[in-house]
Amino acid sequence: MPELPEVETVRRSLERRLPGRLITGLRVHDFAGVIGDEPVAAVAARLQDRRITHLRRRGKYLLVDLDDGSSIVVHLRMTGRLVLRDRFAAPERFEHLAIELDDGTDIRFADQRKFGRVLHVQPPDVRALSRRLGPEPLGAGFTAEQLKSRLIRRTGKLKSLLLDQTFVAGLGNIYADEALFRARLHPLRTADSLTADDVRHLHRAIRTVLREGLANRGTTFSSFSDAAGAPGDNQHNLRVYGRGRTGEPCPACGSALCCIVVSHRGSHFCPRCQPFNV
DNA sequence: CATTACCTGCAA
DNA sequence: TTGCAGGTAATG
Repeated sequence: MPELPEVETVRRSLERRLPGRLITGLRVHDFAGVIGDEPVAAVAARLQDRRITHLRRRGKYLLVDLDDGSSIVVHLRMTGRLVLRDRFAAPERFEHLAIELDDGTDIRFADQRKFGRVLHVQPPDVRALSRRLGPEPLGAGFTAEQLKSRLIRRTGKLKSLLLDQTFVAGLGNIYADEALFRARLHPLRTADSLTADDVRHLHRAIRTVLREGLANRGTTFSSFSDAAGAPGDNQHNLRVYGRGRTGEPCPACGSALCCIVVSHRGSHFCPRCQPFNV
């Protein structure tokens, strides 16, 4: 499930090859909805002969900036993949879209579950998207103080808050569980129950799990890969995610890990290291 | 604030 | 054959 470290890993693998390339064509396969509600021809006409200038990321969104100020916004959602392939290479499994470039390569978008989107948008849309999202957790502005001031206005469960992209942008189910474990906080603890130390620990934990995920080039369980098709290694670095259902031992204390449902998401944690009662 | 629809491969 | 996996928008 692509979260911040996975999207950033894709961005970095695209950044070496895409800036300066010219878009020469667009192919949409079985699932036209990948580009939204517009007719394919309209999007293709707008993209024709546009030059790629920059690659950015905001939360879990990947932004491909073009020379007319517009951007291609990509969200991988659950099973989306973005890879660079030779024009004549066979389609990816579940491929829906190919953006053809002037050097003979394609940007291929594939998505088993058709949740992901590749939209061509204008600058006001990008600004609106960015405003809607919470702070970048790896950005310089994301301090323990800022986290504290944002938490103080909330009452919800920590797990739900961490998944809320308007609260902080980029965490998904895997890194949220990992951050709560590192901070030794129970997923059902409420925002207003945290001490100053809890907030500092949570702040540090969020940044640590994201940095480690990035250093390991993302977490691959089934579909995630970078733009070259290479899987990540961070699945070997996870402490609790995916281990609660089978009651595997906590890597810190040896207790059986738990899995409960919070916000319709499986939440894996250690009942001893992350007690509900403080 | 919480819950559901959207999807489909795969494990049970 | 059933139900689970989960990011986001829409709905209550």
